[in-house]
Amino acid sequence: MSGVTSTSPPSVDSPDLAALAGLLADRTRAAMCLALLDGRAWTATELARHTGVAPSTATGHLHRLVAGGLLAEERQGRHRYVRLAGPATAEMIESLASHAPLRATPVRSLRDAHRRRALAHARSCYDHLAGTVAVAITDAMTERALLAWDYGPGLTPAGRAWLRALGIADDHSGTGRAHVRSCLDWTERRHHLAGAVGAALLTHALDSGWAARRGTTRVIDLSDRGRVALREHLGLPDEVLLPPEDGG
Amino acid sequence: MSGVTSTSPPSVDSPDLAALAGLLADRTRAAMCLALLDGRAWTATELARHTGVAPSTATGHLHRLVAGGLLAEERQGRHRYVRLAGPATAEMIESLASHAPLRATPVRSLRDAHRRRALAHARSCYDHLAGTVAVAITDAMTERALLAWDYGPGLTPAGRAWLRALGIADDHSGTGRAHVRSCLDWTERRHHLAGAVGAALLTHALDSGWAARRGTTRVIDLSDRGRVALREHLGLPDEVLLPPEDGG
DNA sequence: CCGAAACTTCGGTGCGCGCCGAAGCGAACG
DNA sequence: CGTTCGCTTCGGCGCGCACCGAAGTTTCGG
Repeated sequence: MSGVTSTSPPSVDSPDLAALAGLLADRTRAAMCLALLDGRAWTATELARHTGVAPSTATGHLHRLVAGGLLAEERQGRHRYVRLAGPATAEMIESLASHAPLRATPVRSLRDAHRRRALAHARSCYDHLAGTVAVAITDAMTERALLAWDYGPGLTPAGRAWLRALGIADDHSGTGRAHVRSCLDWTERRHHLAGAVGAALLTHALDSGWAARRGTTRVIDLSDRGRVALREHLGLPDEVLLPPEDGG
Repeated sequence: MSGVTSTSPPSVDSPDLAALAGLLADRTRAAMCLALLDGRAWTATELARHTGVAPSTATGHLHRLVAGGLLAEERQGRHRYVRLAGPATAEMIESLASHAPLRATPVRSLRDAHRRRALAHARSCYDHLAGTVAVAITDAMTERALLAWDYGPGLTPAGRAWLRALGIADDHSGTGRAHVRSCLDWTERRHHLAGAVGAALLTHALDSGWAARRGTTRVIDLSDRGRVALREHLGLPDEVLLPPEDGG
């Protein structure tokens, strides 16, 4: 008796997989999390409108997601801003989404079509870059032996030097997350660079004026300077670098 | 080549996150998947008994899991064997489980306590080793510079040579999965070696008589030869190598 | 050839929960 | 200082689904 019960309780902690999956098992909550994958903070009303439910319904969902640790909230006046809890959460949702079946969703309007085309070209994927441009960057880095995939994705010594030359410090050892990770692109169905290095690359691109966020969306627009840099550094062709044509 | 075709029908495929999460959002189905993480094939009746539901209920769950692509089934006579669809599925479930909250589950019996202690010591985690021993192996390989974590987990050249010396071929380039992956241990809350290399290591241990499965469970028992090998090759101490004492 | 075992199908029951609208509350704005 | 806006709480409705037991089908064993 006393051998087991006295000091530590005889209960064993096992992962409550169903509880976590249950948070994402609802269409509305899943759409909220996918929207938040852009890495920005949304208000409750924005998410309600985006998912097409009443504000009261959105409130309930957000409460559950915050209580479950998937979302972090920040109150500012009468606004409730909500964002993903952190990179680990984003990577988990990405991983799940990349294994999920595809579902056809109708394009609602011409404006919608434009937005989707811009998103397919270049967008933020939580803290790194995704889309055609991101896949091209990843491919080019692999071709130039900056990235190696022989034993999982990893930077080569040349890759580390390349990043340093760009002014991107490779000191991410304190964050505890994988430095180089691959993220499956929904639009391209190809892998692109993620993890701490992917995040540092996007930060550098935004800071140095290579690219900019389009308003409050997750669309990333390349600047002329960014096109020059990507052409020089990685040899990306113009058909990748130029923005998508409307005429299509 | 031609990038995204712009003349295709105006519907866009987006990942149906909710559908996939819904498969794991039920306690019974989640318990089935966690049980199947041992990498073996279970019969429907075994899973029903393990999860404490009627056989008819288990049938329904297994149908949904197979239809959703998470499980693969194999019919043999009057038995329906079911197993995880593949390493990618196992890794997705592991990833999800490692982010899930912990839930206290009561220890039902003394036999249960023994089983849990053995599981915490060494067990199969789909196709690789988990538990105290697995974490110790991973730590020792890191200390001896066989594994490097500077830019995500990866084998060093010394690590590749070490594996070859053991007779483990490092030619896994055709499988398309990450060779070195880290898997968060539920019992240890520490990372251990997974991926193709982790799988090859467990296979080698079983083939060369270092360890053996205990009956039809996922418990792994080290042999004397295995203890000697791990002590010599990696310097693991006896308190890690020896089986857990009952009188703990 | 008969019984047992593994699995399946089929109704029926009950709980969980996603949804909404109405009403309340605090913050911001004129 | 009153109105508007963003968010919340509450009550109620209805669908979905997890569960079971009973009965049917196939397979294996004696």
